[in-house]
Amino acid sequence: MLRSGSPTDTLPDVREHFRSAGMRWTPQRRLILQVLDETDGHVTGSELVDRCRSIDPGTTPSTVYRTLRALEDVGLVRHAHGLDGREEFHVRPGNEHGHLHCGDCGSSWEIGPDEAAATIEAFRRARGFDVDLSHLTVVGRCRSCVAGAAKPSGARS
Amino acid sequence: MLRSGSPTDTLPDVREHFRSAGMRWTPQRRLILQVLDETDGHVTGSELVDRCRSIDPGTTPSTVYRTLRALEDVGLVRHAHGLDGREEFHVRPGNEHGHLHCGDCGSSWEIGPDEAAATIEAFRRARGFDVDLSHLTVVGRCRSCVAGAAKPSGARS
DNA sequence: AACCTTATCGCAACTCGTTGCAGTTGCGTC
DNA sequence: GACGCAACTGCAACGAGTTGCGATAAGGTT
Repeated sequence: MLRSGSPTDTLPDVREHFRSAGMRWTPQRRLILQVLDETDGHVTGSELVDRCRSIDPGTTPSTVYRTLRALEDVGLVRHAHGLDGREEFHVRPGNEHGHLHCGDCGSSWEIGPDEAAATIEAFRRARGFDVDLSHLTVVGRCRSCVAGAAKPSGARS
Repeated sequence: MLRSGSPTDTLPDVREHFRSAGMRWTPQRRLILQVLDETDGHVTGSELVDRCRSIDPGTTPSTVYRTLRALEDVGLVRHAHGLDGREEFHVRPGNEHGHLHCGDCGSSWEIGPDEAAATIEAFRRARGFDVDLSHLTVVGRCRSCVAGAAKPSGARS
């Protein structure tokens, strides 16, 4: 979600955001922004391409991917990596969080700032390293899979 | 490195390992194992394909990737994800470690068990979640990039 | 040594993304 | 309102990785 109000409220703002960054406001970008705005949670590049195509069949993958890059540079979008390492995009003004994936059952959870505190702090102290929480993906086995000993089923990490 | 002694020492062991898992010992796998054995650190799938091809030009990508899967199932190989999310394979009996990547300058470091302790412990306690250290990739900004304020150059995360 | 089961191989086709390049067009300026 | 620069688009070709399928060949049996 880009909005804090309604799409028609915020889009002009975004446009300004773009212009002041020396970027241009094009129909294609407008469409992509609109689709992102209607999206909850995360989207993969290809999902975004599909959704855009369902509105404008002329949508090109290269344009979508390049736009995502641009949006990320401007700070309107961020990406993390799913279980398979594929990029998953989410729109900024959502609360910053990381992801916890169970490599066995495939479930996933959000990691809030609170929960990540220990991790962030550890790296900051030891190395002066500033961990990017929204980019953090932790993989392992969840409680129930650990309990269930054998691997329940075939989710790939 | 698969070896603890020389390749010719350990390969027969691996073969047994395979057979007892109902897997077959083929020339292609033998080649892949050999190349892995001669490799230090990490390899990407495509790098492995290239190296195998330089020995046997007939090497097929699908075979290599499928073999990597098989090796991972058996536990002889593990993978983590690089800055771009691409899989990077490393051979097991190396010390288990995660990876720390600076999204700005692109440098990366290993995260030892000691350094990861706080993180692992936090998730274990809070969720009974068993973090897979060798699969852990932490991204952010390193000390010098944080100090240097502006983004030095264009490494992509 | 011939035989049989089935794991593995190689191919071809496909998905997800990226990139170089030439043509287009947003948009600030005159 | 026309002009011009450079950002952006779309195409086409490519790189990485996956998958379905028929053909091949390990390796245990007889």
